[in-house]
Amino acid sequence: MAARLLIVEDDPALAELLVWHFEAEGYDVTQTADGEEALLLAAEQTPDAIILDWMIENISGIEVCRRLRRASETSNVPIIMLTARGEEEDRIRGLETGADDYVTKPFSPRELIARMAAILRRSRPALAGKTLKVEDLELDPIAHRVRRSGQEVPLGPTEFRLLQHFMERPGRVLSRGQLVTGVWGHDSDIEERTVDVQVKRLRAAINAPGGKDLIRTVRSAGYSLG
Amino acid sequence: MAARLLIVEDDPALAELLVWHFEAEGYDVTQTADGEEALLLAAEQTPDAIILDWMIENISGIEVCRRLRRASETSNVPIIMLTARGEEEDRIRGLETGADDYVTKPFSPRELIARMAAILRRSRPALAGKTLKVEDLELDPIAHRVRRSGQEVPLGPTEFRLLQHFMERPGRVLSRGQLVTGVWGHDSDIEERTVDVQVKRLRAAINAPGGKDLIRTVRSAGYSLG
DNA sequence: ACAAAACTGTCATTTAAGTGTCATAGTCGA
DNA sequence: TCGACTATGACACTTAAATGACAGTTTTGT
Repeated sequence: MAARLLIVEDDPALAELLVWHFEAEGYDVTQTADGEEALLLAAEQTPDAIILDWMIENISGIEVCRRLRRASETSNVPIIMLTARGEEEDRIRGLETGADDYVTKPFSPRELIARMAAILRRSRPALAGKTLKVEDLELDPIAHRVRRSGQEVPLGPTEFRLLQHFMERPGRVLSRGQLVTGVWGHDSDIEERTVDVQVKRLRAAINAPGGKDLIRTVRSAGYSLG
Repeated sequence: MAARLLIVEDDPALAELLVWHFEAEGYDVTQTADGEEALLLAAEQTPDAIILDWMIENISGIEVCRRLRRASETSNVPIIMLTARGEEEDRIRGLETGADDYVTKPFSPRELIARMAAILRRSRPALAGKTLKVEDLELDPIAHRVRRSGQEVPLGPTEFRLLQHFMERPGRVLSRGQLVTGVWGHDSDIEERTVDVQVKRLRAAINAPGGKDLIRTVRSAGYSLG
């Protein structure tokens, strides 16, 4: 499962360079030069990270950043800002607007790639192959295995994706709608009640009968893990 | 609940500067000059983030970083590396070793603080100032949890919304009419007396029996919190 | 390619939790 | 003290979630 990346850059040469490098790293890359289009694409695909040039057509990068943060679908997507300016004031403004990192031109693709890896490691550890842990539950995304207090737990594909989704956001309450789009995909026309059923199956799988339930039901809001 | 920070820095002047700044920002700071000690402190306190100088006594910063990542207690704690060298090669090595971010000396405290905020926003949303607090009452809208002096309080959906409404406007007197439209919605045709009942239920939930009542009744005006 | 096994989504039903209203008792302030 | 306002307990009613069954799909092993 490759990480999806949205690159918003209007210099064609630089854009091509970035696309080339990130595709070579195994990312699934989408690119646009236009700010408005970037917002649409981001809302539609919810990429795993966004690279955003400060100065782009139509809207300023910082405005795009602000709007990405405001939209609920994209409010948690990490953003790396790209800029020609090196002034500290701008760097701080970028970070305060909600960018996660900031790279100053000229930069080497290797550095940008390293920063991207660092950011993804933090926001989507599973994509970086890191084992996710919540209390005595462990999920190894590479081996595709789950253990509860050391004991292996067999899960079906949907259960696994659902659990991974929860474990990437421990403690957070996720609504049925969020779970449907996050686990089944944006375009899925799944009944929301189906989430209940999968949660029940996941519970049955990961909880020892009579033991502590790691999934919390939050009435009229959704579910959360841990 | 302030975020706990471990600063590993052996230049006394710089260390003092950092401690001062981060404490002023409200962080709970521990500092050490020694790499081995840093590992012990980290394992013992599991801070919410670590600032780590590249060149420190005993072990190199990069080795400390590697070991922090290997230990299960600290493998998920975000690390910001601090370095005098500006060479790209080192920056990349730092990031690849598992640092989450990288700041080159000389840097301004403001920038470091902004980066720290960006990192915490992602790893610990609750610590990035998103939780609402009034006296010893805390409400975390993301996790959908409420605690009174550290002790979790179970609330029903309406009670939760009502409390959130109060906590977003601490100290302010809200009329029953305002509460109805704010909590139940503009188009709701709820009896105003119903507010009394929900306030009673909320009180019963958040106040220890016999303890201090955080909700004040303002006769012929409404209610206020705190 | 085929059959068995595993997995999914949906629905009807059961169970649980939460909510609004009202009648009544209690409280506060002029 | 009186009258207006608020607190409280009971209760019927809604709403939400858990569950069990089942038919249709997909996957797997042979």
